[in-house]
Amino acid sequence: MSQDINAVMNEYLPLRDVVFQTLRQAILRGELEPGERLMEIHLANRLGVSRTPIREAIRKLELEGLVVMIPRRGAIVASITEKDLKDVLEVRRTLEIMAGEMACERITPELLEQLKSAGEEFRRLKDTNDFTSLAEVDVKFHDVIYAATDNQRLITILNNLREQMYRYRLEYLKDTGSHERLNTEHYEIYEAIRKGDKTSASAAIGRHIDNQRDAILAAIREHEKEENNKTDKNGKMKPRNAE
Amino acid sequence: MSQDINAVMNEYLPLRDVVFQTLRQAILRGELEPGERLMEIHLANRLGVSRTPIREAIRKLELEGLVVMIPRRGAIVASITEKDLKDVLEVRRTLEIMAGEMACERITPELLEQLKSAGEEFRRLKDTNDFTSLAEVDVKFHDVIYAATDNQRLITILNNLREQMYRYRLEYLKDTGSHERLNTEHYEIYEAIRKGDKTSASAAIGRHIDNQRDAILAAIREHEKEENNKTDKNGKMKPRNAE
DNA sequence: TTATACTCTTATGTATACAAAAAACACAGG
DNA sequence: CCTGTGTTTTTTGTATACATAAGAGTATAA
Repeated sequence: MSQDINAVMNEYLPLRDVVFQTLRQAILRGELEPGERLMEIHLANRLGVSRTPIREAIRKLELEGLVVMIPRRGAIVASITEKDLKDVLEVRRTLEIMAGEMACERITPELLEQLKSAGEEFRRLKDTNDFTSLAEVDVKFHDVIYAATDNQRLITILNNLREQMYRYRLEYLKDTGSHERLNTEHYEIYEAIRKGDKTSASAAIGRHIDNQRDAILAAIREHEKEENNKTDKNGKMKPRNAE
Repeated sequence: MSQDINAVMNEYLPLRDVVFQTLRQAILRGELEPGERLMEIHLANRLGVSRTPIREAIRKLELEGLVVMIPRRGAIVASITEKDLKDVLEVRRTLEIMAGEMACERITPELLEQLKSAGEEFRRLKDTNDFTSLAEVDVKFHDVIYAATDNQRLITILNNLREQMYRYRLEYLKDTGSHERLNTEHYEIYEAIRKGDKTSASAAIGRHIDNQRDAILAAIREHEKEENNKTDKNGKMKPRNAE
């Protein structure tokens, strides 16, 4: 019942956190594009708050690497280079495998059931055009594995690494040709974890991430090709400002 | 020469960053103890700035997990439970091994030389009582391995994980009995990386971290025993406030 | 036309002000 | 002595003010 009190109290969220989550989502979804300036007054007017919570939110985005600060010029949305993405995926591959192996040992029957459901849900959705739901259920599938590790630090890091690629997630899921393969990989991963077979789990997850990497790198290259069309004859980017 | 201009320009550091680094060091070194409140006005007076940079620094510490926010109560230095430390060390073990294996493939001659130097420096210091220098050179040794990975994301994460244990670093290095073993382990790691022998590197680093884990967990238990002596008869902690 | 100096505007960095929540305190009543 | 209640104090959360740096624009001179 002290839980109930807590639940009531937790309804309060500081404005800075609302702003943080709002900006964060906007960046990860690509609504704010790399290179775009985050101007405090504009954001403050847009969100109906003062500069203070905006600035505090930007400090968090800064630490997370989603924006970079230019001294006395403010924050701009961080660009992700192909090298950055490769680095992220390299680390993520290792940690996803680690999570899978830990899940083999530690997963509970409930979580195993959820893993199965997520896999089946993906299979049902894979031939539709509902890419958003498909992405969500894919996230769910991996979330279950993370949860099974019972290691909060690992979960936090993996979530962060995964979010670095949200901008490209929908892009590469639109390549419907890969859905069948994703589905197969999910099944392999599920089976390996169910049996507690760390070797198979490790191999299946490794393949899964490798495929994802290739798809994402293809998507980012496509994206960059488009971007280049927006550059002027001197090869300089057109300035893009926040509204 | 545009470098020179940059060097001059980089002399400027926003107050918020100075405050951030100051508070961060104070927490990691244990000068601010877990549970201690960070009161904005006091800190502002102490550091001779206004609340604004203090608050922005706290936002970063919050995201880093070094402080936890209590709504409308402010920030307190985060406590690390034994479970937290185990989680951190579990992830760190995996990533340190990953870094070591990558170093086997990618290390440059210069970095290999630095690795050797760091190892020798450690050997020279291991029988002195200069624990601070010993800790520094131990950090240096691992930094070289990180640098050899050529993966900035991995480096950032590893640094962060390592820093989570700075509070206990000096504690466990005071256990002089372990110095000889640490020295041996460094040598094994160096040799494995020099030969490009991923299997040996992986094994040596794994042992290294395992030993470190045991030492740190022993230190934290010792620490907690002391802490319990500070609790009153009701088992409640004595409040500790920032000056 | 191009370069340069000067102004003017805009946005950041820091300090301060103000409202409201929480804690500390004091006091009356059992 | 304890307990509950009203009051004061402290501290946070948010808004605003002010100084200054960076950039944009403008006019002038070569």
